Amino acid sequence: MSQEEIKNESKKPTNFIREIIDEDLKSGKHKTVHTRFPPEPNGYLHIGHAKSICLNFGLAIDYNGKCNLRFDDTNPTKEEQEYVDSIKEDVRWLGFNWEDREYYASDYFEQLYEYALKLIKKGKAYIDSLTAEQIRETRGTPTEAGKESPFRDRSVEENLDLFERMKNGEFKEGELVLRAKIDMASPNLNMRDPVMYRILHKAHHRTGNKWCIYPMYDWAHGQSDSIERITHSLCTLEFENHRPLYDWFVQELEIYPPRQIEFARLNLSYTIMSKRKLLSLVEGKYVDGWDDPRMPTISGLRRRGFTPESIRNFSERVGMAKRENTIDVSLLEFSVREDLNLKAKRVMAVLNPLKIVITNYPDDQTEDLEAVNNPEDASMGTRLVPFSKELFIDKDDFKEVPPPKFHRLSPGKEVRLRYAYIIRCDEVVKNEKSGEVIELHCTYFPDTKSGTGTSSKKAKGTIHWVSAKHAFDAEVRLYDRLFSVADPEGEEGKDFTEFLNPNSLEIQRHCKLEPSLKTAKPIEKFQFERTGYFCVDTKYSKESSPVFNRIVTLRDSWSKIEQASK
RNA sequence: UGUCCCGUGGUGUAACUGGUUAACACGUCUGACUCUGGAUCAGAAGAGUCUAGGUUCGAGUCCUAGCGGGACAGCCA
Repeated sequence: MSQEEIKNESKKPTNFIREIIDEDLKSGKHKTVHTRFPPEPNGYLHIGHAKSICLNFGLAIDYNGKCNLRFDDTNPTKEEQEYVDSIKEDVRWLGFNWEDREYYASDYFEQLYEYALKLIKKGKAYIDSLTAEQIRETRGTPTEAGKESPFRDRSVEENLDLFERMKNGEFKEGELVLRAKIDMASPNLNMRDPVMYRILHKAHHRTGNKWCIYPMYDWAHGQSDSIERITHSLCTLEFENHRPLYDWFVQELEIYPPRQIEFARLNLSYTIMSKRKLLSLVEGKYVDGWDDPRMPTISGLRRRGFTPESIRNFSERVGMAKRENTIDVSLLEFSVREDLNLKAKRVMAVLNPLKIVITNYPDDQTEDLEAVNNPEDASMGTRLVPFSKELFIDKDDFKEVPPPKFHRLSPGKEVRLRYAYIIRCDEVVKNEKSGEVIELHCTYFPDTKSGTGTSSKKAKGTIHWVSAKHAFDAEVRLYDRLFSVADPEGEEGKDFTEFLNPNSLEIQRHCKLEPSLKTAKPIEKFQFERTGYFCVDTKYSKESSPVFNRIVTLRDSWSKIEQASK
């Protein structure tokens, strides 16, 4: 999909960020919009990042501006190339194009060093010999001022000398640090002489061993924005208190001033968004890796079967504001259903097979019945589905003792087989010992064949089926919410893993699928009629042996009726 | 108990920048239609905008005070 198509795919509601941009454009402060998506390559991206990606790239597209992809790689102890690669894949998959603007904060290490020299010369930065612990102790608390470091008034010459030797590797980690000289009594903790550089004798994934001093986030981010001439630097709420520092650096350096604007991060019910906790799910083997289909990671959603369009629409729908929020997962689910309803080919698949025999159907006969591929889109055509004497239907579609309003099969009752005939259940065959229903004997009404109009017979319900001898067995994985409570992090004193949903994955190994599915390829998506949307798994599928992931169920008003009657 | 930010139906976001009976989406509930209990269509319920004062002809929007929630004391981002 092109960027132009993304621009037109949905009406974008206004929000406070767009209003700021509109004003800036109107007042002439800016002629174009230039944003950036600045992930740290220390983990996989999740749906919360998708909100930010859609915001930044979406704004650039809508305003005919540009959006850079910038890796905030200032901490070599946590960052790896593997993450850079996965992030690029995810952004690209979401449909966005950064063209040749792939940048790294590490590209600016030299420039940042020059900037630091400038501040030292202005007397606005100094080398501190305090230990990390001493710095913490003298920082004060939110309610009490901090104390100035005894090294705060080193001469410019000494600072310059120390800083150069620091860069040259003459000191051990933690021995020295470069600090901005601002105000140890500031009510904003970020302004109490924040650290700009620390010593880290670590190889960096891009600059190797060239540097052993690395800039802190606050010292790198705004300057990187400025270098790239970012007009609007969008970040989440927790950086609000950093904005004065962001502005201070830009002002002292007398460089191009981008404007930082903060918005509320995305929270989703029934899941967690913290990178650290997501990592612990992976490491604790609670899930099958970062791309487990239950994970809120972009790679997980992709493997589950979500489409980029659905995630973009979702991101648009959650809105943009500054107040904390928790989006209901049902909105995400709605977004995929909406998209897949239009695109997914309909097929028949029986998850819990129950055999039925059509006693009055010829033994060796097979009929190829025409089935519609998508009632929403005639251009998707039709296909032929084989019908024969022995079929499978879903166990849920038969009840020996039907509850009220049950429109499916039960003894003596009639039901339509989708695209085929109306049948009546005559006999229930049970396992003598267990009493379990193992087979149904039915008769069919030959003149009720779909599409012929030769009978006025009506059936209350329509159920799906597959022909026993034509169907093939496949594994289907049914996913449910990862957590059984809406807010797994909300319980004081309890670990979020206590709320993991024990039924978040149900593997059904002997599902019966219609033959056309045999050749389904990874990532292909289908609607199993009356059941839900499914996607061929990329990890467990084999040639001619696809494994399916349930993306989401269909809306199911029967289950509501059923629940209500309990 | 310092600074900053935020309080609008169950959830989320809007409200022409001070102007009618607070809108939209998801969710919920009816009903219609249907060879998917899907989709679609029609409709309903649900907030008087955290509280109390004030300014004003008029306040969700402005002011004051309170209450509630969040962020900040990494040489993480």
